[in-house]
Amino acid sequence: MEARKAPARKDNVIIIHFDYDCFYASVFEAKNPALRSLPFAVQQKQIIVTCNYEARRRGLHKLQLIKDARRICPDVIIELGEDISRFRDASKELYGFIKSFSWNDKIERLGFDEVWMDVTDMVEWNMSCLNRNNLQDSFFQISKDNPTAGFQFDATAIAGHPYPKNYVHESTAQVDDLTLRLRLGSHIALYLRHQLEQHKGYTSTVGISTTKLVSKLAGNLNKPKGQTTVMPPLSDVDDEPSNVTKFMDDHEIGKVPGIGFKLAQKLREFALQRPAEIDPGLVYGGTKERVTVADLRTHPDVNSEMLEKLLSGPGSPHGIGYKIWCLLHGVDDTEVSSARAVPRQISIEDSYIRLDTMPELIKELMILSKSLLTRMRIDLLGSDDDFEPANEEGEVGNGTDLVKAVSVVGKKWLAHPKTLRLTTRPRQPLQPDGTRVRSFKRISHSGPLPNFVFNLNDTIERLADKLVNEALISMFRKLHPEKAGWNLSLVNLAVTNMSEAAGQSKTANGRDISNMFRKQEDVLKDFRVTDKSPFSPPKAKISGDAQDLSTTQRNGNHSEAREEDDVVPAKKGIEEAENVMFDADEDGETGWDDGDGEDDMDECCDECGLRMPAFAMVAHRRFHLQNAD
DNA sequence: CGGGGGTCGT
DNA sequence: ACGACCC
Repeated sequence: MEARKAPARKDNVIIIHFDYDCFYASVFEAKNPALRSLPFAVQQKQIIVTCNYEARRRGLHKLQLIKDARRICPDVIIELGEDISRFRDASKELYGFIKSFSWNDKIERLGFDEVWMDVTDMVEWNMSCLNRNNLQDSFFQISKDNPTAGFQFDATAIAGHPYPKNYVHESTAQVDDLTLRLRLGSHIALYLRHQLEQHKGYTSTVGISTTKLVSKLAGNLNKPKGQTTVMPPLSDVDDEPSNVTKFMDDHEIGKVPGIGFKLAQKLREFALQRPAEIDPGLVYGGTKERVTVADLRTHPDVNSEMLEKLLSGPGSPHGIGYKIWCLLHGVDDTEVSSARAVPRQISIEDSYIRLDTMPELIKELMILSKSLLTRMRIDLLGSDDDFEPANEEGEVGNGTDLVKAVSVVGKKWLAHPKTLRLTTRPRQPLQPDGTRVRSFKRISHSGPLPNFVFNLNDTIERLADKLVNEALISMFRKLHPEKAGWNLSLVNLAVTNMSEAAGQSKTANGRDISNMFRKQEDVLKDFRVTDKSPFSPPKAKISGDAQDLSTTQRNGNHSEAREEDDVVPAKKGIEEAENVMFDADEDGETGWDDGDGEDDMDECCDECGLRMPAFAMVAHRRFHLQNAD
């Protein structure tokens, strides 16, 4: 009985999860906005890896075969996306942009298109500045030391969508702090989404919650260009399931982050009392059996210890049962990790239809080596006095031998990888009956990374040649001792085991404080509030629908987003969702202004002498009062 | 043959 | 070195 109790929640942090909408397609669209209104898809090998929402409206979807896509939508415009350097660059740029708003540098990337940001400190600061008697006329400070930077918002309401959909916000008077902190989280999320779209041209879908787990899943409720906040109660009370429990309950077990294919199959098998049907990998939305979180969470035999027995085996982590039990309840204590200055690993790979001779292999190893060495110079080289990695262009077309130069002057290595790894995926030999067993197993061999790769005076071409001949060929022979008979479907080259350069900490945190401030100032100076008009409270759109109450930030003109926002979802099963973001006020007033005008500093603080607009002074005075001791 | 990446744990 | 997980 004890073991069946829901694990305790902490809920003391506020986390925003960003997911850029159809990211690869958006990277092309950012460069060429005309694509936005056309059906557009990105191709890798024989499949569409992602497509924009116009293409989806016409029946296309991710991971679709090119020939199917062309049959369904002959008009579709397709670009090749096998060279992922542009996506990597865009991902880093957006990550850096979001990071420039963070106070604590707790900001973590997952893949290229997802980012978690822990905004606990910004939210706490602004909580202390609220006037509880007039929550509607609130001001959110986005900079600790500049009280004028920020935006006005209505702290009696949520920005975007709440979960549950029918959530009704509490009366102004006795709202609890957790609810208030989540509201503030929703408003800073909306603001950051707006900045991303205005300044970088990317729309995003966002979830706001107290854990990485729930914030990530919450975003899925309002896609694309939407945001969802999971509202209290977050903890179960007696037998009354919390909103988090209800939210998690609806998920298919394999959709829970942390429960992958293997664990999901084991859990399904237990719930169904028979082996779970095998998923025919390529079929989209296949007939996979639906076992939900609720099925397991409410199952009388399921508890932490039982899950440990069910799921543990050779190679499984300790405490897997407890961890899964927590996930079923939406409990996840993992922190948003601090920004790292350098990655833990850099790898480059390509796949092949056929690669079975030494000359061909050497040619491919040369191409991969040049790519890898170029990536090392891009990602691991920093200016002597600079905070960020150099990050200059330096492209290696995977299929060509062209290598543009990475500027190397005045740069030094931020980290020295110590290990070189060569991975291959052997293709299974033909069976007697002429068929082939598909295998995705990889084998790898590691060795010390020769020091000459750090020599900046040598060309990439020459270093790659030395790397292939002095290290990789002998490593390959250890992987494949046979003279012939091998055939590779994939080759991957990696450097790992980064050891920090002297005097550098591994995280960006605190590496160069003065530089950090400079960076934040650079970003903020573009966004200062310059609204000269006396503050007037924003008006929520009038409607019987509770969701409409959520649009409570006053936004500037935003014609592009507006056009798209006005599109009401088609009845078909397209994933377009209603979007409540960025409704312009009917009177056209702007809540913030990204313009270049001088700030209108019409008041001066008696305490500290800072000048700022009158509306910001209200919160600022309260700040001094709070910190009076 | 479903791309080209990443992280962590044993 | 490899397998699990994530996109």
